[in-house]
Amino acid sequence: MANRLHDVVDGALRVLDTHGLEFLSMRRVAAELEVQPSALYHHVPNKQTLLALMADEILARGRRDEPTGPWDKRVAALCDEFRTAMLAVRDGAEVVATASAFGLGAAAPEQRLSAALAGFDEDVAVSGARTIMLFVLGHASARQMHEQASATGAIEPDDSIGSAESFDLGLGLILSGLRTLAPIGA
Amino acid sequence: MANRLHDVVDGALRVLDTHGLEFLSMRRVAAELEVQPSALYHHVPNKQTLLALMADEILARGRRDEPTGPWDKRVAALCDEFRTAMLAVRDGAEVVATASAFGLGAAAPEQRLSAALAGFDEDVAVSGARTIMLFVLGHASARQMHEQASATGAIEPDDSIGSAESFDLGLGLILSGLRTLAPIGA
DNA sequence: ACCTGAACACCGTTCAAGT
DNA sequence: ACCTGAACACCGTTCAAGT
Repeated sequence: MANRLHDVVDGALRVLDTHGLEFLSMRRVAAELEVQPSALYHHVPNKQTLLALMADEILARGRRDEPTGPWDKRVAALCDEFRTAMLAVRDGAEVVATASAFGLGAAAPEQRLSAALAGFDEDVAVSGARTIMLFVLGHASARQMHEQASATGAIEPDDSIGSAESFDLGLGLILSGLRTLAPIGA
Repeated sequence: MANRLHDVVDGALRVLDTHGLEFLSMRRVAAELEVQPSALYHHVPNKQTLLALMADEILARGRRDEPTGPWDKRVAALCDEFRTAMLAVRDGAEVVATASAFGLGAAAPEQRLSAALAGFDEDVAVSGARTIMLFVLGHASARQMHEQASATGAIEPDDSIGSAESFDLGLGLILSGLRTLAPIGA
Protein backbone atom coordinates (compact mmCIF):
# COMPACT_ATOMS: atom_id res chain seq x y z
CA MET A 1 0.00 0.00 0.00
CA ALA A 2 3.03 2.25 0.48
CA ASN A 3 1.45 4.48 3.09
CA ARG A 4 3.37 7.47 4.45
CA LEU A 5 3.11 9.21 7.80
CA HIS A 6 0.67 11.71 6.33
CA ASP A 7 -1.64 8.91 5.18
CA VAL A 8 -1.61 7.39 8.67
CA VAL A 9 -2.54 10.71 10.31
CA ASP A 10 -5.22 11.25 7.68
CA GLY A 11 -6.66 7.77 8.19
CA ALA A 12 -6.64 8.26 11.95
CA LEU A 13 -8.56 11.51 11.59
CA ARG A 14 -11.10 9.76 9.40
CA VAL A 15 -11.60 7.12 12.09
CA LEU A 16 -11.83 9.83 14.75
CA ASP A 17 -14.44 11.76 12.82
CA THR A 18 -16.62 8.76 12.04
CA HIS A 19 -16.28 6.75 15.29
CA GLY A 20 -15.15 9.22 17.96
CA LEU A 21 -12.15 9.21 20.29
CA GLU A 22 -13.60 6.40 22.40
CA PHE A 23 -13.33 4.00 19.48
CA LEU A 24 -10.11 5.28 17.99
CA SER A 25 -7.82 2.27 18.24
CA MET A 26 -4.62 1.45 16.42
CA ARG A 27 -6.41 -1.61 15.07
CA ARG A 28 -9.22 0.48 13.61
CA VAL A 29 -6.80 2.92 12.03
CA ALA A 30 -4.97 -0.04 10.51
CA ALA A 31 -8.24 -1.42 9.16
CA GLU A 32 -9.09 2.00 7.68
CA LEU A 33 -5.77 1.88 5.81
CA GLU A 34 -6.30 -1.80 4.91
CA VAL A 35 -3.11 -2.77 6.64
CA GLN A 36 -2.09 -4.93 9.62
CA PRO A 37 -1.98 -3.14 13.03
CA SER A 38 1.75 -3.76 13.31
CA ALA A 39 2.35 -1.83 10.08
CA LEU A 40 1.45 1.43 11.86
CA TYR A 41 4.52 1.11 14.04
CA HIS A 42 6.68 1.63 11.03
CA HIS A 43 5.35 5.22 10.85
CA VAL A 44 4.73 6.10 14.48
CA PRO A 45 6.33 4.87 17.74
CA ASN A 46 3.06 4.66 19.70
CA LYS A 47 -0.56 5.79 19.90
CA GLN A 48 0.28 8.87 21.97
CA THR A 49 2.51 10.25 19.24
CA LEU A 50 -0.18 9.59 16.66
CA LEU A 51 -2.64 11.58 18.77
CA ALA A 52 -0.19 14.48 18.98
CA LEU A 53 0.24 14.47 15.19
CA MET A 54 -3.53 14.41 14.81
CA ALA A 55 -3.81 17.45 17.10
CA ASP A 56 -1.31 19.36 14.99
CA GLU A 57 -3.17 18.42 11.82
CA ILE A 58 -6.54 19.46 13.26
CA LEU A 59 -5.16 22.92 14.04
CA ALA A 60 -3.27 23.15 10.74
CA ARG A 61 -6.42 22.43 8.73
CA GLY A 62 -8.16 25.44 10.28
CA ARG A 63 -5.19 27.73 9.97
CA ARG A 64 -5.93 31.27 8.75
CA ASP A 65 -3.82 34.33 7.98
CA GLU A 66 -2.48 36.11 11.04
CA PRO A 67 -5.12 38.68 12.05
CA THR A 68 -4.39 42.42 12.16
CA GLY A 69 -5.90 45.37 14.02
CA PRO A 70 -6.21 46.13 17.74
CA TRP A 71 -4.95 43.42 20.14
CA ASP A 72 -8.38 42.42 21.40
CA LYS A 73 -9.72 41.88 17.89
CA ARG A 74 -6.66 39.86 17.02
CA VAL A 75 -7.06 37.67 20.11
CA ALA A 76 -10.75 37.15 19.36
CA ALA A 77 -9.94 36.20 15.75
CA LEU A 78 -7.32 33.67 16.88
CA CYS A 79 -9.73 32.13 19.38
CA ASP A 80 -12.35 31.80 16.69
CA GLU A 81 -9.81 30.12 14.42
CA PHE A 82 -8.83 27.57 17.09
CA ARG A 83 -12.38 26.89 18.18
CA THR A 84 -13.61 26.41 14.60
CA ALA A 85 -10.71 24.11 13.77
CA MET A 86 -11.31 21.91 16.81
CA LEU A 87 -15.07 21.75 16.35
CA ALA A 88 -14.63 20.76 12.71
CA VAL A 89 -13.72 17.20 13.67
CA ARG A 90 -15.47 14.96 16.15
CA ASP A 91 -13.74 15.04 19.56
CA GLY A 92 -11.16 17.36 18.04
CA ALA A 93 -10.91 19.55 21.14
CA GLU A 94 -10.30 16.57 23.40
CA VAL A 95 -7.52 15.35 21.13
CA VAL A 96 -5.86 18.78 21.14
CA ALA A 97 -6.31 19.14 24.91
CA THR A 98 -4.71 15.76 25.59
CA ALA A 99 -1.79 16.44 23.29
CA SER A 100 -1.27 19.93 24.68
CA ALA A 101 -0.56 18.51 28.13
CA PHE A 102 2.54 16.96 26.61
CA GLY A 103 3.71 20.28 25.27
CA LEU A 104 2.43 19.45 21.81
CA GLY A 105 -0.53 20.56 19.79
CA ALA A 106 -1.54 23.66 21.70
CA ALA A 107 1.94 25.11 22.14
CA ALA A 108 1.94 26.94 18.81
CA PRO A 109 -1.55 28.42 19.27
CA GLU A 110 -0.61 29.63 22.74
CA GLN A 111 2.45 31.34 21.30
CA ARG A 112 0.38 33.06 18.65
CA LEU A 113 -1.92 34.32 21.39
CA SER A 114 0.93 35.65 23.50
CA ALA A 115 2.38 37.33 20.41
CA ALA A 116 -0.95 39.12 20.04
CA LEU A 117 -0.47 40.31 23.63
CA ALA A 118 3.06 41.55 22.98
CA GLY A 119 2.19 45.06 24.19
CA PHE A 120 1.58 43.78 27.74
CA ASP A 121 4.04 42.90 30.46
CA GLU A 122 5.72 39.60 29.67
CA ASP A 123 4.06 37.85 32.65
CA VAL A 124 0.64 39.12 31.73
CA ALA A 125 1.04 38.13 28.08
CA VAL A 126 2.10 34.61 29.04
CA SER A 127 -0.54 33.92 31.66
CA GLY A 128 -3.14 35.75 29.60
CA ALA A 129 -2.40 33.50 26.64
CA ARG A 130 -2.53 30.42 28.84
CA THR A 131 -5.80 31.45 30.48
CA ILE A 132 -7.39 32.10 27.11
CA MET A 133 -6.11 28.81 25.68
CA LEU A 134 -7.46 26.87 28.68
CA PHE A 135 -10.81 28.54 28.20
CA VAL A 136 -11.01 27.87 24.45
CA LEU A 137 -9.87 24.27 24.86
CA GLY A 138 -12.10 23.58 27.86
CA HIS A 139 -15.14 25.23 26.34
CA ALA A 140 -14.84 23.34 23.07
CA SER A 141 -14.18 20.00 24.74
CA ALA A 142 -17.05 20.43 27.15
CA ARG A 143 -19.29 21.03 24.13
CA GLN A 144 -18.09 17.99 22.24
CA MET A 145 -18.16 15.72 25.29
CA HIS A 146 -21.69 16.86 25.97
CA GLU A 147 -22.65 16.26 22.34
CA GLN A 148 -21.30 12.74 22.53
CA ALA A 149 -22.88 12.00 25.91
CA SER A 150 -26.27 13.30 24.84
CA ALA A 151 -26.08 11.55 21.46
CA THR A 152 -25.76 8.20 23.21
CA GLY A 153 -28.67 9.15 25.43
CA ALA A 154 -26.57 9.18 28.59
CA ILE A 155 -27.73 12.71 29.37
CA GLU A 156 -30.44 15.17 28.40
CA PRO A 157 -29.22 17.65 25.73
CA ASP A 158 -28.51 21.25 26.71
CA ASP A 159 -27.85 23.57 23.78
CA SER A 160 -26.42 26.27 26.03
CA ILE A 161 -23.44 24.14 27.01
CA GLY A 162 -20.94 24.99 24.31
CA SER A 163 -22.85 27.71 22.52
CA ALA A 164 -21.23 30.58 20.65
CA GLU A 165 -22.99 32.99 23.03
CA SER A 166 -21.50 31.45 26.14
CA PHE A 167 -18.14 31.35 24.36
CA ASP A 168 -18.30 35.07 23.58
CA LEU A 169 -19.38 35.91 27.12
CA GLY A 170 -16.56 33.97 28.73
CA LEU A 171 -13.91 35.23 26.36
CA GLY A 172 -15.26 38.76 26.80
CA LEU A 173 -14.72 38.44 30.53
CA ILE A 174 -11.06 37.54 30.10
CA LEU A 175 -10.54 40.30 27.55
CA SER A 176 -12.09 42.83 29.94
CA GLY A 177 -9.68 41.65 32.60
CA LEU A 178 -6.79 42.16 30.21
CA ARG A 179 -7.98 45.65 29.26
CA THR A 180 -7.68 46.51 32.95
CA LEU A 181 -3.95 45.84 32.66
CA ALA A 182 -3.49 47.23 29.17
CA PRO A 183 -0.38 49.37 28.68
CA ILE A 184 -1.11 52.96 27.65
CA GLY A 185 -1.73 53.32 23.95
CA ALA A 186 -2.18 49.59 23.28
CA MET B 1 -15.55 -9.55 51.81
CA ALA B 2 -18.88 -7.72 52.00
CA ASN B 3 -17.74 -4.56 50.25
CA ARG B 4 -20.14 -1.67 49.86
CA LEU B 5 -20.24 1.05 47.22
CA HIS B 6 -18.18 3.32 49.45
CA ASP B 7 -15.42 0.70 49.73
CA VAL B 8 -15.30 0.35 45.96
CA VAL B 9 -14.94 4.11 45.43
CA ASP B 10 -12.30 4.23 48.17
CA GLY B 11 -10.36 1.35 46.64
CA ALA B 12 -10.55 2.96 43.21
CA LEU B 13 -9.15 6.20 44.62
CA ARG B 14 -6.30 4.27 46.22
CA VAL B 15 -5.49 2.70 42.86
CA LEU B 16 -5.72 6.10 41.17
CA ASP B 17 -3.39 7.74 43.67
CA THR B 18 -0.76 5.01 43.53
CA HIS B 19 -0.87 4.07 39.82
CA GLY B 20 -2.43 7.05 38.02
CA LEU B 21 -5.46 7.28 35.73
CA GLU B 22 -3.65 5.53 32.89
CA PHE B 23 -3.46 2.31 34.92
CA LEU B 24 -6.81 2.57 36.65
CA SER B 25 -8.62 -0.54 35.42
CA MET B 26 -11.60 -2.36 36.81
CA ARG B 27 -9.33 -5.37 37.20
CA ARG B 28 -6.84 -3.44 39.32
CA VAL B 29 -9.58 -2.00 41.51
CA ALA B 30 -10.89 -5.52 41.99
CA ALA B 31 -7.41 -6.74 42.92
CA GLU B 32 -7.06 -3.86 45.40
CA LEU B 33 -10.28 -5.06 47.06
CA GLU B 34 -9.16 -8.69 46.79
CA VAL B 35 -12.20 -9.58 44.76
CA GLN B 36 -12.94 -10.85 41.24
CA PRO B 37 -13.43 -8.14 38.55
CA SER B 38 -17.01 -9.20 38.01
CA ALA B 39 -17.82 -8.48 41.65
CA LEU B 40 -17.49 -4.72 40.99
CA TYR B 41 -20.53 -4.84 38.75
CA HIS B 42 -22.65 -5.62 41.72
CA HIS B 43 -21.92 -2.10 43.01
CA VAL B 44 -21.52 -0.06 39.86
CA PRO B 45 -22.98 -0.45 36.34
CA ASN B 46 -19.76 0.47 34.51
CA LYS B 47 -16.38 2.16 34.74
CA GLN B 48 -17.72 5.57 33.71
CA THR B 49 -20.07 5.65 36.68
CA LEU B 50 -17.25 4.66 38.99
CA LEU B 51 -15.18 7.57 37.66
CA ALA B 52 -18.05 9.98 38.31
CA LEU B 53 -18.38 8.72 41.89
CA MET B 54 -14.63 9.15 42.33
CA ALA B 55 -14.88 12.74 41.08
CA ASP B 56 -17.59 13.50 43.62
CA GLU B 57 -15.54 11.93 46.39
CA ILE B 58 -12.39 13.87 45.44
CA LEU B 59 -14.31 17.14 45.72
CA ALA B 60 -16.13 16.05 48.89
CA ARG B 61 -12.87 15.27 50.65
CA GLY B 62 -11.64 18.82 50.15
CA ARG B 63 -14.93 20.42 51.08
CA ARG B 64 -14.71 23.50 53.34
CA ASP B 65 -17.25 25.78 54.95
CA GLU B 66 -18.91 28.20 52.57
CA PRO B 67 -16.72 31.32 52.48
CA THR B 68 -18.02 34.75 53.50
CA GLY B 69 -17.00 38.32 52.68
CA PRO B 70 -16.89 40.24 49.39
CA TRP B 71 -17.79 38.25 46.25
CA ASP B 72 -14.28 38.23 44.82
CA LYS B 73 -12.78 36.84 48.05
CA ARG B 74 -15.49 34.19 48.15
CA VAL B 75 -14.84 33.16 44.56
CA ALA B 76 -11.08 33.00 45.21
CA ALA B 77 -11.66 30.87 48.32
CA LEU B 78 -13.87 28.45 46.39
CA CYS B 79 -11.34 28.14 43.59
CA ASP B 80 -8.62 27.40 46.12
CA GLU B 81 -10.82 24.73 47.69
CA PHE B 82 -11.48 23.03 44.33
CA ARG B 83 -7.87 23.27 43.20
CA THR B 84 -6.52 21.91 46.48
CA ALA B 85 -9.01 19.04 46.48
CA MET B 86 -8.16 18.00 42.92
CA LEU B 87 -4.40 18.29 43.40
CA ALA B 88 -4.61 16.17 46.55
CA VAL B 89 -4.98 12.98 44.52
CA ARG B 90 -2.96 11.94 41.51
CA ASP B 91 -4.74 12.78 38.24
CA GLY B 92 -7.63 14.10 40.37
CA ALA B 93 -8.28 17.06 38.07
CA GLU B 94 -8.48 14.86 34.99
CA VAL B 95 -11.00 12.59 36.70
CA VAL B 96 -13.15 15.56 37.71
CA ALA B 97 -12.85 17.13 34.25
CA THR B 98 -13.93 13.92 32.52
CA ALA B 99 -16.87 13.40 34.85
CA SER B 100 -17.95 17.03 34.58
CA ALA B 101 -18.53 16.66 30.86
CA PHE B 102 -21.33 14.26 31.74
CA GLY B 103 -22.95 16.79 34.01
CA LEU B 104 -21.48 15.11 37.06
CA GLY B 105 -18.67 16.01 39.41
CA ALA B 106 -18.19 19.65 38.57
CA ALA B 107 -21.86 20.63 38.51
CA ALA B 108 -22.07 21.31 42.25
CA PRO B 109 -18.85 23.39 42.34
CA GLU B 110 -20.05 25.45 39.40
CA GLN B 111 -23.30 26.14 41.21
CA ARG B 112 -21.45 27.24 44.34
CA LEU B 113 -19.45 29.63 42.18
CA SER B 114 -22.49 31.08 40.50
CA ALA B 115 -24.11 31.50 43.92
CA ALA B 116 -21.09 33.58 44.92
CA LEU B 117 -21.84 35.72 41.85
CA ALA B 118 -25.50 36.15 42.78
CA GLY B 119 -25.18 39.94 42.72
CA PHE B 120 -24.48 39.95 38.99
CA ASP B 121 -26.85 39.58 36.06
CA GLU B 122 -27.98 35.97 35.74
CA ASP B 123 -26.16 35.52 32.42
CA VAL B 124 -22.94 36.94 33.77
CA ALA B 125 -23.10 34.81 36.93
CA VAL B 126 -23.63 31.65 34.89
CA SER B 127 -20.99 32.23 32.26
CA GLY B 128 -18.63 33.68 34.84
CA ALA B 129 -18.96 30.54 36.96
CA ARG B 130 -18.42 28.36 33.89
CA THR B 131 -15.39 30.34 32.73
CA ILE B 132 -13.82 30.14 36.19
CA MET B 133 -14.55 26.42 36.49
CA LEU B 134 -13.00 25.73 33.07
CA PHE B 135 -9.93 27.66 34.12
CA VAL B 136 -9.53 25.90 37.49
CA LEU B 137 -10.12 22.48 35.95
CA GLY B 138 -7.89 23.10 32.96
CA HIS B 139 -5.10 24.66 34.98
CA ALA B 140 -5.03 21.81 37.50
CA SER B 141 -5.23 19.10 34.85
CA ALA B 142 -2.50 20.68 32.79
CA ARG B 143 -0.31 20.66 35.89
CA GLN B 144 -0.99 17.03 36.72
CA MET B 145 -0.64 15.85 33.12
CA HIS B 146 2.64 17.67 32.90
CA GLU B 147 3.77 16.13 36.19
CA GLN B 148 2.97 12.69 34.89
CA ALA B 149 4.56 13.28 31.49
CA SER B 150 7.74 14.68 33.00
CA ALA B 151 7.90 11.96 35.67
CA THR B 152 8.03 9.32 32.94
CA GLY B 153 10.72 11.33 31.20
CA ALA B 154 8.56 12.01 28.16
CA ILE B 155 9.15 15.74 28.54
CA GLU B 156 11.48 18.19 30.27
CA PRO B 157 9.96 19.48 33.55
CA ASP B 158 8.70 23.07 33.72
CA ASP B 159 7.74 24.24 37.19
CA SER B 160 5.88 27.26 35.86
CA ILE B 161 3.24 25.10 34.20
CA GLY B 162 0.71 24.68 36.98
CA SER B 163 2.22 26.97 39.58
CA ALA B 164 0.24 28.84 42.20
CA GLU B 165 1.55 32.12 40.73
CA SER B 166 0.23 31.38 37.26
CA PHE B 167 -3.02 30.23 38.83
CA ASP B 168 -3.42 33.51 40.73
CA LEU B 169 -2.57 35.56 37.66
CA GLY B 170 -5.10 33.79 35.46
CA LEU B 171 -7.85 33.86 38.05
CA GLY B 172 -7.06 37.51 38.74
CA LEU B 173 -7.63 38.27 35.07
CA ILE B 174 -11.10 36.74 35.11
CA LEU B 175 -11.99 38.46 38.39
CA SER B 176 -10.89 41.80 36.92
CA GLY B 177 -13.15 41.14 33.98
CA LEU B 178 -16.04 40.45 36.32
CA ARG B 179 -15.38 43.63 38.33
CA THR B 180 -15.88 45.51 35.08
CA LEU B 181 -19.46 44.24 35.06
CA ALA B 182 -20.04 44.41 38.81
CA PRO B 183 -23.44 45.80 39.84
CA ILE B 184 -23.23 48.95 41.92
CA GLY B 185 -22.53 48.25 45.58
CA ALA B 186 -21.56 44.61 45.09
C1' DA C 1 -26.71 -9.17 49.03
C1' DC C 2 -22.33 -10.14 47.50
C1' DC C 3 -19.24 -12.90 45.18
C1' DT C 4 -16.69 -16.65 41.92
C1' DG C 5 -15.18 -18.63 37.48
C1' DA C 6 -15.28 -18.76 32.90
C1' DA C 7 -15.95 -16.66 28.82
C1' DC C 8 -16.37 -12.96 24.81
C1' DA C 9 -14.75 -9.47 22.12
C1' DC C 10 -11.62 -6.44 22.28
C1' DC C 11 -6.93 -3.50 23.32
C1' DG C 12 -1.43 -1.59 22.44
C1' DT C 13 2.83 -3.25 21.31
C1' DT C 14 6.75 -6.42 19.83
C1' DC C 15 9.22 -9.15 16.73
C1' DA C 16 10.81 -12.31 13.34
C1' DA C 17 10.12 -12.72 8.70
C1' DG C 18 8.83 -11.41 4.01
C1' DT C 19 9.16 -8.11 -0.53
C1' DA D 1 11.07 1.22 3.09
C1' DC D 2 6.92 -0.89 4.13
C1' DC D 3 4.34 -4.66 5.44
C1' DT D 4 2.52 -9.60 7.32
C1' DG D 5 1.45 -13.05 10.87
C1' DA D 6 1.68 -14.59 15.20
C1' DA D 7 2.13 -13.76 19.75
C1' DC D 8 2.04 -11.46 24.70
C1' DA D 9 -0.03 -9.28 28.31
C1' DC D 10 -3.59 -6.89 29.01
C1' DC D 11 -8.73 -4.55 28.82
C1' DG D 12 -14.44 -3.86 30.10
C1' DT D 13 -18.36 -6.45 30.56
C1' DT D 14 -21.69 -10.48 30.89
C1' DC D 15 -23.61 -14.39 32.92
C1' DA D 16 -24.59 -18.65 35.16
C1' DA D 17 -23.73 -20.35 39.46
C1' DG D 18 -22.55 -20.35 44.35
C1' DT D 19 -23.23 -18.69 49.69
